[in-house]
Amino acid sequence: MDKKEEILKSALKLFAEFGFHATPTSKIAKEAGVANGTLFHYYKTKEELILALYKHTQGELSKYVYSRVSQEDSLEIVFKSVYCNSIEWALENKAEFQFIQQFSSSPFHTLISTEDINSQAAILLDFIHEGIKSADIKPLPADLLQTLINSHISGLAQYLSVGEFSTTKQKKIILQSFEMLWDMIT
Amino acid sequence: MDKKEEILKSALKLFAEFGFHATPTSKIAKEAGVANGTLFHYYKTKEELILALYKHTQGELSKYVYSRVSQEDSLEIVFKSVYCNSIEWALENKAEFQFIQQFSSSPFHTLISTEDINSQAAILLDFIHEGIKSADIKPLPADLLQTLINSHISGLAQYLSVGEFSTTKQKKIILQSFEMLWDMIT
DNA sequence: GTCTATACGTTGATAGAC
DNA sequence: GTCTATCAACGTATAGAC
Repeated sequence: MDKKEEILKSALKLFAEFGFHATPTSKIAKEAGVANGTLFHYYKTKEELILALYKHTQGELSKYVYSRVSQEDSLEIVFKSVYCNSIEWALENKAEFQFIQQFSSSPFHTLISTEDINSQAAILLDFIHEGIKSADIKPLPADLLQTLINSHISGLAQYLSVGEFSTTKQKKIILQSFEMLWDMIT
Repeated sequence: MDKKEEILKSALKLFAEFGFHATPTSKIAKEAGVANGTLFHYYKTKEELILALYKHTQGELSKYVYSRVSQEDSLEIVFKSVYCNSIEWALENKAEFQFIQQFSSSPFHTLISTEDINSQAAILLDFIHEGIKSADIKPLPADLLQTLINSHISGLAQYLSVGEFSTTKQKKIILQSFEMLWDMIT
C-alpha cells in the first residue's frame, strides 16, 4: 500500500476512535509510519484530508452495496439486497461506518457539494421512483422515503454494532427488520 | 439569566454551528459576555462543559416530550404524542437538536454513563413493553424497536429541518410518517 | 517524494487581584 | 464570583535538505 492510502487508513482509524478534533495530524502521520511533512504533501490541509477520506469511504460503501444488486430481480429483492448489503458492510467495516456517521452529523457535512451527495443517493432514489410508479411503494415524496430508509438502516447497523449477537441471531434480526421496513413503505 | 446558563447557551450555539473542535473556550466566554476565567470557574474543563450541556439539553427534550403525554390515552395516541412532540421540539430547537445528533455520534457519547442513557429512554421503553404485552406491537426485542423508532424520528426531524416546508405541509408529512411507523411496528 | 526541523498562532487552563 | 494577565503545550503548516 502506498503512503497516500496508508495516511487515509490511519486517519480513519484515529478519527473513528477519537474524533476529528482529538486527532492531530502528527498522530496520523505517526500511525501511518510517514513523516509529518509527507502528510501535507498529499493533503494540503487537514480539512482536505477529512473530506477526501469521507468521499473515499462513502465510495467504498456504495460500491459494496450496489455491485451486489441485480437489476433483474423483483423490486422487493432489490430493496432487500440493498438493505442487507448496507448492514453487512457496516458490520464488517465498523470504523468506516462510525466515521461516516460522525462526519454526517458534523458541520463538515455542509462542505460536501450537493452533486456529490446526490450521486451517491441516486441509485436508491431511482428504485424508489420505480416502486412508486409501479404502485408497489406508497405514493409519498421519494426523498422522504429515502431519508426514512437510510435512517432505519443506520439505526439497525448501530444496534447490531454495539450489541453482541451471534451470526445467526444477527441474520434473524436483519430479516425481521427488513420485513418491518418493507411493511412500512408498501 | 445567570452566567452559568449564559455559558451553556453560548456553547450550544457555537457547538451546533462549528462543532466541538472548532469552538475554543475563549469564543464561548466572549459570546456569553463573561471572562475566560469565569467559564473555568463553573466548568473545570472543556469536556465537563460539553457533558453538562448534553445532559441539560437531553433533559429539556425529555421534559418537553413526556410532559405532554397522557397515560390515559390509547397506546396509539401515546406513541403519536411522543412522536409528534419529538419532531416539534427538534424543529423549534434546531441548534439543540443538531447538537444532540453531533454529540451522539461522537466519541464523547461513550462518556455518558449507562444509567443516564437508560433513564432517558426508560419511558418509551415502558410503552413498548406494554404494547408488546397487549399484542398491539409486534413481538420483537423492545430495545430493537426503540432504536428503530428513534432513528425514524431523527431521520424525519433532519428531513424537515433542512427542507423548506409550509407549516401545513409539515404537519401532513409528520402524520403520514407516523402512520408508516405505526404500520411498521404493529 | 520523503524526511527533519522549526515557525507561529492558538488553546485550555491557572494565578491572583478585586 | 468575576475579572485580567499569563503561560506552557500543542497543533497546523512551511522551508528546505536529501
